[in-house]
Amino acid sequence: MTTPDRLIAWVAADIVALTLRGGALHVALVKRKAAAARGQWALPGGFLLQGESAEVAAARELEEEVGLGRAEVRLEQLGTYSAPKRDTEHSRRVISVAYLALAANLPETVAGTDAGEASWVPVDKAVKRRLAFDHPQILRDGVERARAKLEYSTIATSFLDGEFTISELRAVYEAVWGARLDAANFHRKVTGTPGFVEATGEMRRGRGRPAALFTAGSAQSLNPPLTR
Amino acid sequence: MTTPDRLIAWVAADIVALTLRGGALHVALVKRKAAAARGQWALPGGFLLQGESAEVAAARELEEEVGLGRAEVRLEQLGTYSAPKRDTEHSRRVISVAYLALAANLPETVAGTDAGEASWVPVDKAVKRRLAFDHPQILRDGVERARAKLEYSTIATSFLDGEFTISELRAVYEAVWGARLDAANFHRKVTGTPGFVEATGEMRRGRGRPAALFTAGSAQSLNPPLTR
DNA sequence: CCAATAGTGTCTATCAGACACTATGCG
DNA sequence: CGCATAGTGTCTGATAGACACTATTGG
Repeated sequence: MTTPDRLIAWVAADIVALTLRGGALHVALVKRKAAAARGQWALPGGFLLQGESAEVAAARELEEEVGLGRAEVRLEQLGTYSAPKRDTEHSRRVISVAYLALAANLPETVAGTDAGEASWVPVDKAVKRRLAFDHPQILRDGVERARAKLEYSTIATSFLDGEFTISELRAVYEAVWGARLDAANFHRKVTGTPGFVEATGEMRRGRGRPAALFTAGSAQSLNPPLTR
Repeated sequence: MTTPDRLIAWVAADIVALTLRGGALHVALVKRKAAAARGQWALPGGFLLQGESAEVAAARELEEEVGLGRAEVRLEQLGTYSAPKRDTEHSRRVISVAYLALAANLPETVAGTDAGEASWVPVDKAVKRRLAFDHPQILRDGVERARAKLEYSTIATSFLDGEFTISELRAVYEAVWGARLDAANFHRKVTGTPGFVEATGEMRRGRGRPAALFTAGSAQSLNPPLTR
């Protein structure tokens, strides 16, 4: 006794995957190979399969289209986009569960199976580019979420791989926020917050005085927060 | 050329509707009348219809099942629950887009059309009650979101109708957080934050010194935040 | 007057931000 | 040495929290 006007939908998982490259925030975009919106740039993503949750589907698509494995990335649900006209390219309504993925700058993008082409695009260029469906909105929401979360969580360390210096962590904040931070106060704040970073005892040498190396600590939230 | 193993799903909108009654945080629960999980207590909600977005469906269900109109409530997306086994009562997979709804203590619950029975239940009792599907999880997430948002947003005013005193606003914080706040410091903080509340010039008389009345201001976020 | 509630004054410990200064490497 | 980068010291203004105190009503 199914109500006849109940919606039957396909469910997609789309990902705003962010990383830092050369001091600038980049987002992964793919050139669509599927029939719908073919040839347009879009966020990586795809349909949930039988037996998959949205998060599992997001992780699978990220691996297939961008070459990012589950361990290399922090996935967090961003929101669900369900406007009736958000996708007019398919024969059925499609609702999309969007995820935010933060990755360290390890991998080059991979020309995956589903997507014709994948590449990291600077965020300020990507927001001006024409993207398929409602992906411009999802991208803006994802970047804004990342900016907000840097304030009161330790996710900034997700942009860094293994050991890092306080300067590198500060560069993450400066790139995501688009603002300069005072190096001295940032150093004190970060090292003075228990669980944010853990000193390894190692040093990294370069130009200038060697910098102490740290790894991500166990704390998840920042109290008090860092201010933009 | 549809991929055969692509998921086809029903989409539900479920609502964690919170209000304050007698100084305690309450959530709206309904006794299910539909075949699936019939007779169990659950969050209000229901399936998206053709042409509806999740938010529109949430607003409709809230009106039908709880008697809360769109203007009386603040709706905010909470998250989407898509685990394959979250709902084993239906013949198709169901994913649920959950919403948080904050309402002033105006209406009694309405025994609506879909739900057999609806009532406001104290949150601390509701979290211990057996609820259908994964609604215990959704309820916990909703309450935690409300608690967190009081800190850095002005949504506390959504629990109050029209004009209110600073004491009433403080009572909202104390009920949601389950903690006492210093009346003097709270007063200064709230009235000193531009856009949080606007004085009306009116007074409310009761036992003790009359209290100035305020309405909700235009500010959305609190900077700096109130701390729990 | 007393009880009750609203609202202000004031002190202190803490902290963010500014910025001068010291430390330690490289070429 | 001189430059670059890392990291510390120190001052100041703002603020959260504690709590004493004043203000204004009803009974």
